[in-house]
Amino acid sequence: MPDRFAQRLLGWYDRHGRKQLPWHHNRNAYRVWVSEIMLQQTQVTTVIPYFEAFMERFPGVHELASAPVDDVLSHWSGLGYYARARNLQKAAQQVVERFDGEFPGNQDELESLPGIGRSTAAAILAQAFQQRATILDGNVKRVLARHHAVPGWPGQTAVLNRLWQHAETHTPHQRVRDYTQAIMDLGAMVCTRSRPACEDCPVVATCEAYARDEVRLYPGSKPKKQKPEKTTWMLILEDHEGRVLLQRRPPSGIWGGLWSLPELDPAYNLEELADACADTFGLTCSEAIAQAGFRHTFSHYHLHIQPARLLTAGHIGVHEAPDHGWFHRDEALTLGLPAPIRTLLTEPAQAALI
DNA sequence: AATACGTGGTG
DNA sequence: TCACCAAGTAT
Repeated sequence: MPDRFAQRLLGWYDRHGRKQLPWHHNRNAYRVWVSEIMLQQTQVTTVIPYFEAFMERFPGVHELASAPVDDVLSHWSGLGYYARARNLQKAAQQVVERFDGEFPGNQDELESLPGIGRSTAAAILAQAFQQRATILDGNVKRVLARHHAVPGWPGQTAVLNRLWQHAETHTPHQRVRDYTQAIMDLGAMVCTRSRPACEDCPVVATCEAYARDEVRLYPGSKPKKQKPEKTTWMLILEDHEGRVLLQRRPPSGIWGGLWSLPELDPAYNLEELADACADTFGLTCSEAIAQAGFRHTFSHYHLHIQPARLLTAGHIGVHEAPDHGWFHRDEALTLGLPAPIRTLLTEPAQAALI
């Protein structure tokens, strides 16, 4: 018995599917790959302007492989999950070195590239190579968890495995590229997280959750945990020319590889900051002035960012360290900066009482 | 297996 | 205001 699921879905896709997204034009493995990486945990409307600018600057894998890493990160600035950008360039370099500049057309070799996992490799195979391959992204997880009434949170391995099983069963041998786009579109446009439009669904007739009137129960929700609260001083160190000291962050961890304002331990009080700067950076600083702080929420914790402004002579330590630099504001904004730091450098300073 | 990794939209 | 979550991967 043939799987009608795919056929019904394809019929719906022909009428209602999205076919005009930027990465649908001039489709090749490179453009598909970049779009898939950008779209990881990131919404389509957010990605579109980034994708356009990225393609303008890095039209092909060779341009990306040979670019300065700062250039790549600056084009990622504001997108988040910056390991994606670092891995993107590493993968580009590997494609040039290991595969002579051509993306491999098989699952294992694609997955051997940094940043490409099971689902992304399958998406590239289906979209760029028109090979039968099975994806499982957030949209597909939601559609299948409902369609087969799979209980539990998809973050659990057992639940994930069941969803992969269903996904592979439905994947057709014909029109895989369209099918892959179709099931994502269904999740994005019809089988949405809240208020799904079941009356418009092409596969509602076989939807187990709908039959039980339990669509809202799927997929199971993530167990909620308390997010820890952290605090940090963010230093706005400015020399007499109005240049600001920035520091490159370590390659791993939060905002890895990006430029940021220097941080200091929150245990220092405001009066101690100038001396602490002298000890830490070898800078002579005048009195620290606190600016209005704010709370930034990450996936796993809240960070109270407390900015302080200090005037300095503009030297640092015995010599210029490679991971430090003085930048004019305009210059700084062309670097790869985390979104909250960009805000701090852009918005007019506000004094604050501590 | 569970957690870290960003940001902006949504209710 | 705030938890939840979106075209997941790496460790």
